[in-house]
Amino acid sequence: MPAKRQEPTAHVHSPAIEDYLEQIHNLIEGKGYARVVDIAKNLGISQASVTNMIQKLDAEGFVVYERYRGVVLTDEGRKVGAEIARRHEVLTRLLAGFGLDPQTVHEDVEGMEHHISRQTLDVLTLLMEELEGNAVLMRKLRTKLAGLA
Amino acid sequence: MPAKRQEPTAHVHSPAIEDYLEQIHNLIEGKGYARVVDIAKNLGISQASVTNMIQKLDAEGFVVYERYRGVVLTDEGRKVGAEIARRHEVLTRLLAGFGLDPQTVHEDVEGMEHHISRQTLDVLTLLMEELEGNAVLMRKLRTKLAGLA
DNA sequence: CATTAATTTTAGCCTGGGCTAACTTTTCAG
DNA sequence: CTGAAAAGTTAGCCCAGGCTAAAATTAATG
Repeated sequence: MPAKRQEPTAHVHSPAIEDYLEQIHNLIEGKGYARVVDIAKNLGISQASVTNMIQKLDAEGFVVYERYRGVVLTDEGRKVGAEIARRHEVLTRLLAGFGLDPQTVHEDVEGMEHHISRQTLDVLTLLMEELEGNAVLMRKLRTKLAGLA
Repeated sequence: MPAKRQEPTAHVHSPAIEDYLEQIHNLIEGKGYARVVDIAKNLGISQASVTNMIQKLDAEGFVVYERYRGVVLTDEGRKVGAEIARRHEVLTRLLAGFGLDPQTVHEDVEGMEHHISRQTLDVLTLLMEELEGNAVLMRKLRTKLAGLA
């Protein structure tokens, strides 16, 4: 076995699962509970689809589900949801710092946040922090960016 | 109609389609032609799946396909393929510059390359160029990165 | 508290994009 | 030029994750 390149818990989830957990996490964070309606609204899909997925999330131990009652995150589910939310925030701050159109930032972040390893997240966090604390560099880059009209 | 936020040709394709076109593009670039076997090998999927998708790509005008003969890119197909290859290169150079494990870089890039708008690509290109030309900054960041062990 | 509205769930369906097995066509070595 | 190997194709299947319509449950209002 010549080196398997795999961390202890490499846990990779489908983008869909991550989207649900992120959203549930955000809802609970924000209003204390997560209803099917709201999850559906935020993800832009039907309520029926949400119910389906929630049942799968329960079966896979990310969530505790009880018919007609709300949904609660398990420790594992909370971990994943928070993780994605974190990636979301880093990406958003990094891109928004350049003054990109918010809609575009949002779309790109939505797409990219599912594909970022710990290592890459560290790099992007570093870049974000550097830029947020280095106005000179930021100005220089934004000027160049404006030149690419 | 209060502003639809949409470029003339916003053309968004499925990740699968983009993967195929990128791969076909690379193969043609590299060896002058793209065979089903090679596409399958590079994407890590079966030849049958490739044949299927190639027929769809033909139907959608990305490729010209003739049974048992190879496959050729249309102008549109070439445009998309080259575009993805470009995003691939920028992301790879940006991340590799930080000395990340090549396998990780590859995986992250594979995932992210389908979700990057023109604007975001410009930003990342800018960052890549800045870092490649600013050894002092690069060293500083890599040092910090190493500190996150 | 009864009825209407809102929410949730179930049932059944559909599409994208994989797969294997079996068959056909092309290529190539002898 | 022939027959085996390689490449390509077809047929039929599967699964994730959407959807709608209709049924069930819970909430809210007159």
